[in-house]
Amino acid sequence: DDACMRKCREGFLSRMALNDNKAGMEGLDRDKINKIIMESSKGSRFYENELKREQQVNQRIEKMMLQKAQITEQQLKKAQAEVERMATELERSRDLSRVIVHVDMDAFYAAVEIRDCPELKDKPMAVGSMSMLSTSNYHARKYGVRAAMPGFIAKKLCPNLVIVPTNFAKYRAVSGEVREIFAEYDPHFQSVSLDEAYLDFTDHLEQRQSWPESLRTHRFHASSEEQIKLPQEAVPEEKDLSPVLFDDSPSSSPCLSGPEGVGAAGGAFEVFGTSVEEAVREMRFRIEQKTMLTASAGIAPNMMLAKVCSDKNKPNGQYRLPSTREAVMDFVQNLPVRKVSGIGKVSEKMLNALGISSCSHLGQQMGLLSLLFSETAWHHLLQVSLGLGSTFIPRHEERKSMSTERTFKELSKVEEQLSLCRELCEDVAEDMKEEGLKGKTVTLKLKNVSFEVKTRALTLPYAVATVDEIFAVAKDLLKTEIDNESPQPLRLRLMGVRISAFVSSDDKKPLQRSIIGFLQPGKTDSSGSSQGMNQKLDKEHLSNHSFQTGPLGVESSTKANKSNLSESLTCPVCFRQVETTDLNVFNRHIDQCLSDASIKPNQWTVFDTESDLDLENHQKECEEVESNRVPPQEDQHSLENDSLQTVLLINGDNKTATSSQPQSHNDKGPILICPVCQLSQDSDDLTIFNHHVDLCLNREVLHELGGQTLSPINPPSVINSKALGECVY
DNA sequence: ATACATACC
DNA sequence: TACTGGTATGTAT
Repeated sequence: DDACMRKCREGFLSRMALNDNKAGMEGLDRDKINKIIMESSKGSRFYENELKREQQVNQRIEKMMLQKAQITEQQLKKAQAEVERMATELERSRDLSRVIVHVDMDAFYAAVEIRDCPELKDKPMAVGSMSMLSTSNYHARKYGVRAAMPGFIAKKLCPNLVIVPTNFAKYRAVSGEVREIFAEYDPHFQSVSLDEAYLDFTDHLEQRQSWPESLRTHRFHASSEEQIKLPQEAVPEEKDLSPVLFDDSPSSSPCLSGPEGVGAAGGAFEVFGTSVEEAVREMRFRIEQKTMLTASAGIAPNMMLAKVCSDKNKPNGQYRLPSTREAVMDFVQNLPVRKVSGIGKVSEKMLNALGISSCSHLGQQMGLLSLLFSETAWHHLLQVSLGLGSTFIPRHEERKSMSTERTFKELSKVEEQLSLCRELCEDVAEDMKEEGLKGKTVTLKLKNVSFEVKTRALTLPYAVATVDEIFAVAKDLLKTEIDNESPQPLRLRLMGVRISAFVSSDDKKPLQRSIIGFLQPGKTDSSGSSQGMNQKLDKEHLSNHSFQTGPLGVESSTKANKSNLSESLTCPVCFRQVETTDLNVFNRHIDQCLSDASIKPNQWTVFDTESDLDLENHQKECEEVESNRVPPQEDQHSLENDSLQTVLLINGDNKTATSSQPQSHNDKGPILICPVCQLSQDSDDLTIFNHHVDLCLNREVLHELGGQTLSPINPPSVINSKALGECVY
């Protein structure tokens, strides 16, 4: 209610007002800060546009209130009943068995910069530019300086603020180190951004119960192996490794002087317990030892709650929400709706207008909400009100779009606009090439000097990827806009080009045959609808399980880092060197190999196949992807032939059963060969086979960890992270 | 399919 | 002087 009053006072300026929904921003002099923000903004084009958008939101709210006024008791009752039915249903499927952890690095970019420049330690600082800040340290937050605030306003709030330019390459590198640790607790962890991830600790905890202390003991000083390399190579001595980032940070108390706290090697160590909290504390400890940066974590039975929990004891803290219905419901009652991921400024305002500020209100008003909000929206709200969220962490899906945009000083000349447009297209085309993508939809984004944003899109009947193809479309879209406005010029402050509707991922899917499809030639094709149950065994599964973020990621990513000089990775499917350091490129290559292998295992043993388009595509795409890989020493065909054959092979029926032509198969049925250990398996039960493959993969990890190798084939090196390059707010 | 809005970091 | 950039998704037409 306090929040409500405040919001009311700020009235229609809520867009401009300080957003203190962040850790380290409690108990500030909001009025004073807001006054400064307003003074800095008022009258600007930006401000005027924000006012306009504020009005739009207000109108939306008015409309909603009108709708609300027309709702009858009857309708409400009915809606209420409907909601309750659904709630009961959801309640029945509540799953409290998983242990989900959300980890979030504290003031990540800022912390990295402070680490590498200790003079900044006690100063208010932020990372970004005079135009925009990415993040700020906690000193700066006391002044109201926060992410997504322009630097020049931040400077007014805090004249001593030091602004450090962003250095993404560095953050990416640090992020990679942190992710190596994540992978040891959950190889399938999902990164949200460079500084944030969701982990499922359930399996780790089960293992951990039987772990000896030695596996739960961690040294205070990073071993020389893991020693992080500072840019200035200044490796700090003995203690005080971590700079004091936060005056109020509850330090993770070392057992430096404990009886058994000092090992023979001279480094202090700490033994962690087997509980969740100990495991998470251990993970955070290791992150800090390795990177000299602190992280916070939330532990809860689902992703939605874990995310909220990680914020609770930030910085350098953790919070566990017990896995009981009661604890969850209690927790949710007092939770402000704005804390929930997915409920932003606008949704908050609309809910506030209905008298809803906490999740308890949400629960009370669900009947009403179901009548005022879209189905997806109220379903989400209902789940939130019940403290429900995803209990399984989905794999990061393939990208759906790729774009680039740039802000600049007013650009009004048609010539310049066109050449800028071309530049953007060049950038996008380059990125598209790197990932071997082609897309059918090109979108042009324009923002004029009044901050009004326009997007114009065109979908082609075919996919494009080159500069010329993209520019041909973007240019037309731009010209149309120019013509529409003439004789006035377009006065632009931003232009962007996006490409979407990719075919390399979208179009391939329907063509994809599940592994079952070729392991049991005839079956899939003849029945035509054996999909559902088989999905789990297809390429997705294989790549997800073993190569993408699989168990191999732990050690191999370290390896890849160390052998960084060579700048090449080995594809686990075709075993060729992929000359790239871009993990997206590499993953793409693997996906390509996997899908080709699973679609057409036979083609590689049959050279004279007529319409072998997929093989051609495969080679073409591989070449595009590996644009600068080492020249193959062998003939490509035979190389590919051999390697793929060893990975995926059906015994007995090499020529038949292509995807489009179901053919006879052996009476005995196929013999399955494990792609890891290369041994044929007796059982033709795919569940058993799959299990065997999993075991093999795990075995491989263990061997790797022990510095050994098993089969004649060297275990593939795979780095397990995608999606680099986000910002931190 | 297109345009715009919201949300996340 | 100066208010981002990249991606996904929801909503409306």
